[in-house]
Amino acid sequence: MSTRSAEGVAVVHGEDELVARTGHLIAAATDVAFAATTLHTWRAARRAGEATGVVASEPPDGVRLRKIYLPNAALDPAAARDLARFCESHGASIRITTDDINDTMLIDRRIAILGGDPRAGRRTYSVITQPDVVAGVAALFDAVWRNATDLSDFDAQVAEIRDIAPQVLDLLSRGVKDEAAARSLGLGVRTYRRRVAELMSALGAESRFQAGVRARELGLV
Amino acid sequence: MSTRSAEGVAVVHGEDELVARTGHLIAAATDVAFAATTLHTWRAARRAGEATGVVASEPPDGVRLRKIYLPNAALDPAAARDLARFCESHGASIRITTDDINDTMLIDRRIAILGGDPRAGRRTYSVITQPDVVAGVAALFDAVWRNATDLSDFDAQVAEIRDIAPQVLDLLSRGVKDEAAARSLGLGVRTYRRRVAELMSALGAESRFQAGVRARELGLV
DNA sequence: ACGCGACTGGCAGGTTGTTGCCACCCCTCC
DNA sequence: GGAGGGGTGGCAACAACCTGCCAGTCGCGT
Repeated sequence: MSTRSAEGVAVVHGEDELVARTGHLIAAATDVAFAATTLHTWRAARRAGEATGVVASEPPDGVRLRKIYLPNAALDPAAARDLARFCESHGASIRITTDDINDTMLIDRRIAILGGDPRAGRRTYSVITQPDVVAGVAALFDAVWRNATDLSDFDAQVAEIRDIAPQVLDLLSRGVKDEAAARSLGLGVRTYRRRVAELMSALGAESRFQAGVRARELGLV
Repeated sequence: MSTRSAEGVAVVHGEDELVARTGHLIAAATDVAFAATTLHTWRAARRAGEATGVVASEPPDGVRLRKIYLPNAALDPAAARDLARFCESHGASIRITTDDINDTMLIDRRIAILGGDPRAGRRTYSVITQPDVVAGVAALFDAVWRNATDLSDFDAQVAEIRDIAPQVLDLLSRGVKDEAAARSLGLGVRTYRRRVAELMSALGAESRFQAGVRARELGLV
């Protein structure tokens, strides 16, 4: 057994151990909140839980479920559709943030689980039960939640951008002039400029500088 | 004792324990590399080491010392000067990256230390000795290192930007037209446009869209 | 066939942005 | 005092961008 509890913080190694320690808590929870840096972040843990039967494959009704993702998690149309479907079928709330977040899970606001570096072999998770620390993590989560964009709003915004050739974004971010950019796409300038105007509108930008900032912020370039 | 070694990964809690476990290794190391998300990241650990006398307050001569920081660590002029001084007095190499990094320390490429979430109370550190994992972390570090900008180059670039009123960046990122922006700064349009042109040059941008991307990338807006 | 809607691309008028020129002002130094 | 350097701001020429207009093309439906 490679976990050790000290001062309200337990560190576990890998998803199996995480489930062994927290699976029953998650299964019985009425309020679960996740912040995930990628779509896959908590997938391994969920699979481990389902395999053992500790965690149901479908969350029970009546559980308040919130998830925060980074923009790049929802930029792919298929992923965005999956997320939207999950919202509908489970009454979950999903928001997208451009703030910096770490992989975090909050269970009933009494237990916080923080994911370690996913690149360092088997992942460590810190399971925090110390009330002050949990409260601090929860407060941070709430702050990010409040500032985040609802998935449907984000998706409406990005759906428009997605339909406009990503090549336009690439050319713009390289500082290519409109005429040269149009030529390189085999378009007329008028059409290229139409695309740029649509993109600006979708980004809610009044100027090209502002559009550049927004595009980078959203992880589009 | 709250550490436990398993499969070449040991997790320690707090800087005192980190020093107890690794201080002597760091003191004897000939090649130390850090990646730090903030200027303070490894400060607590160094202080703990100095307090116990395990780690010298000045790194011994002949140690290869490399540090990678995020742009926001070097945007403050005073901080940048401190970093430059450290380079000179210790023969250290410092680079700035816009890539995503985690707090990482590499000791003689045999031991990797990864910092956990700094917001979760006492910080956990994963001390990795398992060779494959260390090699993986080292490879990631090297990739980021190669792609990073030398501190002096970065500083030269940003020094220029720093001297140009940050208000210009703010106005640009809000999409304000030149004439209105100039008026709001109490400048003539010609002068405002000089500032913008200088900024564009400092950012190495050919267009305003590109400049917006770059500015965001550097954490300037 | 015809009508309609959607889209393209050239053209042109207007706006915004880029930059050189030059008069003017201020400060420092001899 | 004059010379020189640095900076500002108005003006203007030019380039780049924004967008309406309209002719033409294509696809679809009746």
